[in-house]
Amino acid sequence: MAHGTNNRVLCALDITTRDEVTRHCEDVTLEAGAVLQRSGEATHAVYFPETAVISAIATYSDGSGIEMANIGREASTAVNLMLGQSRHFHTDEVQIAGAALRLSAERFVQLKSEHEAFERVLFASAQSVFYQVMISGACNGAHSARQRLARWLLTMADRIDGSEMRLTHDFLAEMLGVRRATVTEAAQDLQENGLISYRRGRVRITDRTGLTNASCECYNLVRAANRELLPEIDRDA
Amino acid sequence: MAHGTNNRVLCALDITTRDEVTRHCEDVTLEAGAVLQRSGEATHAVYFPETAVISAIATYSDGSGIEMANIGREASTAVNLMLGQSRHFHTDEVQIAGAALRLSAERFVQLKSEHEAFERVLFASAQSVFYQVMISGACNGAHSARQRLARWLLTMADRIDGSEMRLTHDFLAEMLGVRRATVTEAAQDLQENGLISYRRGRVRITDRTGLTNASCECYNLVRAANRELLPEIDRDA
DNA sequence: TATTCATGGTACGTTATCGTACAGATCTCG
DNA sequence: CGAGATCTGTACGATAACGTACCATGAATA
Repeated sequence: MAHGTNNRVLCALDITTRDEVTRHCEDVTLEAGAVLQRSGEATHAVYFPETAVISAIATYSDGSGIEMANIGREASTAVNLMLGQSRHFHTDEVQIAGAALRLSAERFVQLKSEHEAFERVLFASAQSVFYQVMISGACNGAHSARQRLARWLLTMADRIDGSEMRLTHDFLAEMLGVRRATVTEAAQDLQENGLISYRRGRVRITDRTGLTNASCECYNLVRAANRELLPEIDRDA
Repeated sequence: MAHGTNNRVLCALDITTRDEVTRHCEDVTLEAGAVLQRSGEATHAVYFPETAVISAIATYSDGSGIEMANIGREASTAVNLMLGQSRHFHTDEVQIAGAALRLSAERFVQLKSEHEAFERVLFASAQSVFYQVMISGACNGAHSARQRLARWLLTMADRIDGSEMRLTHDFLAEMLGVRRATVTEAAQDLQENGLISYRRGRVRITDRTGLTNASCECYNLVRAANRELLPEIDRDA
């Protein structure tokens, strides 16, 4: 939360650069479900989520899509721009409403070329997202709905201050790409084992260690890579 | 094949830059199964496959892994280096033996900073691989073994000159992350419909259009993105 | 030519997840 | 407080893929 932002990418910057960058950012509130960037469109802006969460979605031509990365305060949406591409190849959609900082693509490119420290941190953030996409893809094919649910809840909890999350089974089913009933069954199982507790639209993690064991390794791998790539002085835990 | 290389990334360069780059490359023959880069290791070199095919593998801590990208003559292994990371976060393993050009990481970074055209093309190649990883991950979760087999065969055929590929069901099962028997069943189905024909270790595509219809959209999406990102003058088809 | 082994065909029961549907529970808002 | 909407629990059969195992066959080689 230091120096006006909660975004971990910006927090990884020295104070001078951070101030210079945030000076050009706009505070925005993102509504759940809003599409920030459509696949194929020119990239308008880069988002640094603070409390919002954005999905990077692989999009098919019939408009359907599958979430491949989940971008919260530990990352940013700048992947294609960091690869020198001015167009999006995927869709960015707001998954959890909340605050974010927005930087126009133009300004972004300019700041990146002016501040080597900014560029370095952005590359690290992009690598972190790349790794997440890679692991999530493998996870999709290899792990059970139960494991993936556990993983998803842990990841999300890292971005929330309280321990309770407002999530319906329906929403989780959408995120995991499974049936709603499958989520209900997996969630029941986790609850019976005392790892989570939930009621109508709210989920609380009651045994973090147990839930980590119930999840696949993917949670820890992605988290560890992110922390290594974007170290921070004042990071909790 | 122009100017001494068959690699599409290098072919996308103007002749002057291409000559300058290939001058520093070493011709190597890659053996099937060889591990070029292990996850966590410093990146030693970048490979530009000519006839070889390299898998980018998401690696778990028990040593197991899942193929997430498939790098042939249309791409290169430089993703992490393009993101400013000197360490690999995944494993690169030779999937199909063959020729490739190798450039040491050191030399690579140097050439990249000296030749803006080289850098631009490498970014495009990295974006192409990123997109492939993203789509493959979605594909993993969403599409049937039959569709994914069709996709895999089409992708591979694009890198081969003849129409016959030397592949066993066992190998394909490994690539797709399914049972060998599942491949046999899917392959039989494709053969019965006249889309492929195979015998003991050899597969031939007999109806490319039909096979494309039997595959998921992922094949075309990845191919189209690659072609857009790395346009070429003397590209066939 | 005879032998060996890699490869592919097939079969069995098992499992996870699917699609769909409906009823009961709980929240919200008028 | 009551009505309506939104969630969750549960059920059914269907399906795709699983693990495993065994046999047949084609190809290489001794």
